[in-house]
Order: sequence, then structure tokens, then C-alpha cells
Amino acid sequence: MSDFPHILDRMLSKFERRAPLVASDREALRELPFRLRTFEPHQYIVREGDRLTECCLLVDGYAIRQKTTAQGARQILGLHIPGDFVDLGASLLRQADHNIQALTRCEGAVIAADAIDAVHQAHPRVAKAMWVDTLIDAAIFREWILNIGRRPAKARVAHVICEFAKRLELAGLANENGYEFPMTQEQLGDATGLSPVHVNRTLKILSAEGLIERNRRMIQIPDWQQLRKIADFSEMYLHLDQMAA
Amino acid sequence: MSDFPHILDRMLSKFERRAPLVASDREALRELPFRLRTFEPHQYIVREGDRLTECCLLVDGYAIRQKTTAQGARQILGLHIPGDFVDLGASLLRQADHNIQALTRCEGAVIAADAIDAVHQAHPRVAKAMWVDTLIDAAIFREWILNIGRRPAKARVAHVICEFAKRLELAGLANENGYEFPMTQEQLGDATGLSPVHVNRTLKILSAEGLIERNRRMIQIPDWQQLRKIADFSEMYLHLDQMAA
DNA sequence: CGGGTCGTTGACTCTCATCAACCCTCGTGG
DNA sequence: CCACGAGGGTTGATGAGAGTCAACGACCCG
Repeated sequence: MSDFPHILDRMLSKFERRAPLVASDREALRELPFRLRTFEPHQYIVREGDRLTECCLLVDGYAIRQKTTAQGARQILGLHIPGDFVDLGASLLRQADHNIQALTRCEGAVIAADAIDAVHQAHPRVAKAMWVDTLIDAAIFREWILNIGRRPAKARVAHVICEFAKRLELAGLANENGYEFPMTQEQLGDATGLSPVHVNRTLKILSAEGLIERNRRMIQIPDWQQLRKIADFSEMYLHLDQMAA
Repeated sequence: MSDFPHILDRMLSKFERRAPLVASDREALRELPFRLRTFEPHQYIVREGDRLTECCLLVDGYAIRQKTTAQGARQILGLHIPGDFVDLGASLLRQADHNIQALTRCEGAVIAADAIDAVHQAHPRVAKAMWVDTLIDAAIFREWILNIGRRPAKARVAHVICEFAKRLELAGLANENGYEFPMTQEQLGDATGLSPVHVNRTLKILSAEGLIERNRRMIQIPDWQQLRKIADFSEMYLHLDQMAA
């Protein structure tokens, strides 16, 4: 029943957008036992092959999912922002099939998988909201496959900028001056399947065409409609208005 | 309690591999009301933007998930074989964010989303098995991102051949003479992010090196270990031994 | 002041796309 | 029984987009 802002509130408000919850659901989520843990940039939150018994909820900072080929080429599979559960399915899969890594210094609330399981049992609406959450994650993966497989470099880069902007905005983390884009060009390359130098050239083109404005790690989007068009970005895959029937 | 082979049995045996079920769970799944529907090659099973009220379980034949850019380039996002639920999350997402299309002529059992929802309520173990199923789907999407983003053409093509072989074998659909590979070279290109002619040349190389043997739409793998190595294929992401705790 | 990380730029290379032609196979219909 | 057309596979020639290599510059932090 506590009214003061709670460290898990961002997660709560995200789930509220996924499925209708009632007071007792909210309460159960707020009462989940957790311990806070800080991760330094590049630190692994989960490593491929790990046995998973805990989930990590990103409270602050940014993280990526990542996987490498035997030859050592790295591919970033997705981005996570505060409020995201970074391995919700953890409890159900025997071992992690990819790495999760801190992008910036970040703060995570570590929750025992069993505790989450218990909430599932007692609160079917919460289970549904989490289920929807992972369905949306999967939809994002699909869009990334399309992005990397079939779009030219300019659109690819623009697309991840658009997605990131939209998700931040939705989470209330973007301001009108643009937003912090925490990736290096090398990482952006790993996210788009491009080389770092080609990312550099592509960003320059986007800047030159007035589609983005860069200033260190800040990024601004002067003309959203235009960028969106170049990126072939349609937010439908984010299922923003999602609310289970 | 029926003992005769049931049309939904393939799905059942797949779920058994996902989470432990008890007799009443199995019964509930077998008693799901469905109607059979035949889809011709290229026919859409689900179209991007569709409102979803039913799920389709593939009983026979092959299907793909697919999405296109505004410029019309197509990307195949995943393959489905008999026993796969093709849109299990349907009931929970407002609208489809991609297309599902019959690859060969195929037979689907169409089940009302509400009926599945009801089974969820009454059979938490089934809900868990389905949840695991979609988590594994997501793991496959992630591997595809890596495949398309970071592997050279030869490995890319080899990788989808490996995945397909492994999944067919697991479902008991491959025989020692190899298996039916139902995609045209153009479709294989759409699955790997390559052009059809480059797929053709790549397949020729794989053949020349003795890694695969082709004969019309049949394919054989004389040396699995070797192909697996070229493909950088590690079946971990398929979570074959998966069995929820 | 020095070292490290990241960004920038140019020169060169290579993988893969594109375009175009031709082939084969199979099903259809006259 | 043959003509035809369509879909798919094969091949060569050419070119574009992106990768690689290498050097240098900018900035941050200790």
C-alpha cells in the first residue's frame, strides 16, 4: 500500500501497459524480494552457458544482449533500458544461450526466479503481463532480423536510433533536447551487422542530411518523420498500445 | 483417455519435452476443439496487421514467418515444421506484426485463442510448457540475428540447413536418406539475407566440398560434424534437453 | 603530460548484388 | 504427342556497398 516512489515502479508501469492489473497484483510485484547490484560497463550480467536461477531487472543504466561466432565476431541482439527485465524467462530455460552485458554502468534489482514463479502462481494477471512482455521482446528480435538482413546501412543505423528513441520516450527517459545514446560506433556496428568504420561514415551522412544531430553521446532528431521514413521504421512491432483482452 | 493416435499428438509430444505434464494436462490438450484447414503453397496463414483470435497448429507441411521492408525486400524470420504452434501468442497481442505463410501445401488445426486461454487457467503446467515454447522461439530468433549479421554466406546457408535438419530429426521427420528441404533457392536467400544467385553459388560450393548432397528438393548430409563446423552450429540455442524445473 | 579509448579519414580490396541470358523440368492444353 | 509457358536453377560479366588496414586526431582521466 506504500505510496512513496518505489525502485521497482518503472517495471510496474511497464507491466501496466501490458495487461490490466489489480491492486493486489501491484502489491505482489512491489513486494518481490530483491537485492541491488551495480554492474560496471562491459561487465557480464549473464554469460552464455550460465545456469539461471535469478532474474535481473534493470533499474538504471543500459544493457545489451550479445552473442559471438566461433570466429569471434560479435553481434548485439537487443538493447535494454531501465524498467526492462533482462532475463525473465530465466527460470524456465536450463541455461543462457547468449550473454547479457552492461553497456553503461548500471544498477540491477536481482530477484530469485522462484519468487517470480510464486507470483505467477498466485497472480495470473501478472503472469499474463510477463508473457506479453516476452512476446514483445520476440517481436523486436524479428524486426532486427529484417533490419540486418534486408536494409541498407543507412536505414539500418537509422532504425536502431528510431527504436531506441521510441522506447526511451515511452519509458519517460527522453527529453526534448534529444537523448543519451550510450553506444560507441563499434557497438552500433555490432548491433547492425556493420563494421565500425562504415557506421562512422553512415552517421556522417545522416548528420549531413540533417536527419540527426550528434554531440558526443547525445543525439537529437530534428525531423522525426523524415528519419522514420529513411529508417523504414514502423512502431507497430513494439506493440505500444498492447493491452491483453 | 483415448489411445488411438491423435492429430494433435505431435504437438503434445513437443510440449512434453518442454515441461512435465500430468494425465489431465494431456487430456485437456487433446480435447482442445479445433477445425482442420488446408493452406496452399504461398497462401497466407496470418497477415501482418491481422487481428488475432485463433492459433494455428501445423499438423502437416511447412510454413515460414516473413516480413518485408517498405522497398519490398523480403526477409524470412523463421521456419515451422509439423507440431509447431505458429502463433501461440496470438491471443495476447492485439495484431500480428509479420506474416505467416505456407511454404508447402499444409494442414493446420485452427484453435480459438479463448480455448487456449482456458487451458492456461486450468492447467498451469501447460501454461508453463507454452511459455517455454515461446522462449525457445525467441532463442531461435536471436541465433538468426547472429547468423545473418555476422556469418559469411557459406556459414549462413549451412546454418539454416543444420537447424532445419536438427529440428526435423527431433520431431522424427528426417530419415537416414536425408530430408526434404522445401525451400527454393530464392527463399533460402530470403532466409539468409542473400541474393538467390549467391545462394546458388554457395550451395554449389557446399556440394563440391562434399558437405551436402542435393537431389531436387531432397538434401543429405554426408558428414554432419564437418557441416556443423562450417556452419558454426551449436544446438544449445534450441534447448533440446529443456525441461522446466 | 602521457596513455587509452573512441572517432575520423583515405586507399584499397573483396564479398555479394545485379543484370541478363539460357537451361531444365514439369504440367497443360491443343 | 508435341508446343508452350512458368517456375526454378545455373552461369557469366560487371559493379556497388561494405570490409579491412592503417594512420591520425580528439578527448578524457589519472
